[in-house]
Amino acid sequence: MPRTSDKRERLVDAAVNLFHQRGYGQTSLSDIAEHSGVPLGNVYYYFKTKDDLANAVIDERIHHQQTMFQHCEQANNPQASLFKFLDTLVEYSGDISRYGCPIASLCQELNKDESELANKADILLGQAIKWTTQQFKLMGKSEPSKLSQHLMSTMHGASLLANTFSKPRIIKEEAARMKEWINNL
Amino acid sequence: MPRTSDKRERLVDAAVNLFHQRGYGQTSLSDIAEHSGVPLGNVYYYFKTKDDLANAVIDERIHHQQTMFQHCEQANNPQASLFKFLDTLVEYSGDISRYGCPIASLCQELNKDESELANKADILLGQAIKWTTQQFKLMGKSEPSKLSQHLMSTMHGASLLANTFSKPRIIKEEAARMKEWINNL
DNA sequence: GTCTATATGTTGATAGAC
DNA sequence: GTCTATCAACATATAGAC
Repeated sequence: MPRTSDKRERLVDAAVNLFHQRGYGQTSLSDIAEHSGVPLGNVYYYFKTKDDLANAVIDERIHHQQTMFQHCEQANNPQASLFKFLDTLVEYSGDISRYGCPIASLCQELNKDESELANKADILLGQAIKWTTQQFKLMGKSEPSKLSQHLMSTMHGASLLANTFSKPRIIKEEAARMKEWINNL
Repeated sequence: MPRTSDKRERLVDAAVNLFHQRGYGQTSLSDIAEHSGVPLGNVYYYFKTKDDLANAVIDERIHHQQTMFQHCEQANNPQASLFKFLDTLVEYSGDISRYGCPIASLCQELNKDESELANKADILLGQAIKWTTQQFKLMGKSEPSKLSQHLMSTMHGASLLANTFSKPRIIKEEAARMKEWINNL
């Protein structure tokens, strides 16, 4: 009996991907069990409910996003950090146009329920708003939260359009537009 | 036996609302039957499958949106028409912040399936892109489709943020920003 | 800790009386 | 055209042997 098993990790990994590709409601626990190579009955040893697993999925996304922002902060200045963030979105534009933005998917779907899971998903988007606000603030701009709101609105809408029409190009173009907008602030 | 029954209409009405509030996947046919006062077994006389009903729902949304755009066109000029469109979004900002944009909800959720229903939902968003593009074109702007893309991106992203944080204000603010952007084109 | 078998409920969809 | 009764499949979740 191994003291540590990688089953929990494999379950979360599979759930992260399947929730993104099919949505939370349309992904069954047997789907997740199958994709992670864990028998269905054993899932409940690691997660008492499906919501519990979703919670772990969101935690993983929060951690992943935090790492991404830390990577962006390696740039020379806050404006370059914002540009690096936009470059990252463009980098993922293929996945986003195929399956939609994983964060938006969770926020949109879970906010239809009245579950506590919705609030948890909202933290994800809140984290991104907070980070971009901070970059505008460091740039010395006034009303940084309004600027962040506009940036995130535009890029999230671009993700929706890119997904709907299967055109990653839309994310590229709107990211370029946002860079120019930031330059002219 | 009435030659015409309003049951079909009541079913579509209930489905339009429930799909918006709970999503397509999380709305059961018995929910719809209950809310429209039609026995479950009778639903299948009007719609052979759930997808059939969804098709009728999207048709209804297409028609509703077309009427809305025709209303916007009563303005004096294409720029005023665009402003009227933005005013309409602000008017619905309460509903949108509660349940999300009904069009985005459908596009996002149905594009997770590989169903033909996804293409049908995409027509909805395409209709809006097409109309706004036409307004920019009538204004004599170059690259009108790019302008439409940016306008729709921003407002759809604003809807997501407004829904996530339950802040209709976000739709108001981004609509105002877009008006100013259009003024300075 | 792991897995098989199964309980329990809900879904989309059908059969058939009226 | 309308409605009751019900099926078959699938969902989440549990029991209990190993």
